[in-house]
Amino acid sequence: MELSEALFSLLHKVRNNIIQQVRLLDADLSPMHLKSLKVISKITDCTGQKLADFMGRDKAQINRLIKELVNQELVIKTDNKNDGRSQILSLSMRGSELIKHFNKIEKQVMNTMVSDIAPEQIEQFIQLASKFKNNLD
Amino acid sequence: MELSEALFSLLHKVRNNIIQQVRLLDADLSPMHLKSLKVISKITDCTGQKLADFMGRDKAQINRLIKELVNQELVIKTDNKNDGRSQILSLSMRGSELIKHFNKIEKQVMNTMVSDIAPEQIEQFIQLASKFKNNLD
DNA sequence: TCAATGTGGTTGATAGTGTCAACTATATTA
DNA sequence: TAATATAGTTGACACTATCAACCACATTGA
Repeated sequence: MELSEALFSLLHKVRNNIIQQVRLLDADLSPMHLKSLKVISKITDCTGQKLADFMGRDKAQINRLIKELVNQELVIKTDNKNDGRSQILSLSMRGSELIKHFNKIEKQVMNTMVSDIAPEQIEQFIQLASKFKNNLD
Repeated sequence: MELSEALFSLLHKVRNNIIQQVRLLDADLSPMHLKSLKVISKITDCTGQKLADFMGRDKAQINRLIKELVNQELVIKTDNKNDGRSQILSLSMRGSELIKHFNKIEKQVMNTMVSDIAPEQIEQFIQLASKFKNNLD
């Protein structure tokens, strides 16, 4: 099998698995919304721009995701006292709960995926993926 | 780094790299169009349904891709003498030329990605990815 | 200090991707 | 031959992604 095919087909399957599982959450949120929540929960003093940079995506797209999340009261915006142009994003209680569920789901899918693989091999896989990525900068 | 993150971020980068390179072809075709062409070129007696199955995607979506490709005279439909419901898809001369270019581009990006990695490691990566995928069935 | 330039965020427009449901026509099989 | 299954087509819709224009505030340097 070719490398590109191995990568693309794996990702397609991982994505679909996670989407299936997430659907059971019944949270009316797209994968990107959940990804955003996750990143917001990880980055300290997260702003829209930081989020867009971190996810490597357009700020317009990110901005709309954020708006939705704020609408659904999963994310709270507070004024950034260091920069009048931006606001700090943080998770509401509900957002926190939700992302905990999502993390669990993601972890489960990953665990299923690697269920019979030795930890050293997994680690090696991650290292390689990381090298691959760096080579494409 | 987490496995899921390693995977997602790598794919995102690979995708963008290929898209960038493809843009230079100036072929007014999306990544999915090119993927379809590629698969059509590989499957013998390819039909719409086969294509949809192989790509793991909805037949409605595939159908529209095919229509576009036929419009652009990259793909030719011929009646399937074994089944009056379906048509056989094949590449036109132009389609063949185009997919050659695309394959070259994809290979180049992959080569850049693995430029300093030992072949055995690459092979191992492919094997692992394949195992991962099977675990998710 | 203030003019030029840069950055964060917002919005509109548009293209590409993915899914569901309904429908037609042909095949299969009970 | 009637019931059922499959290939393809179409409409509708939601999600993902990008570009360009724009406003407000920040930063910089003359």
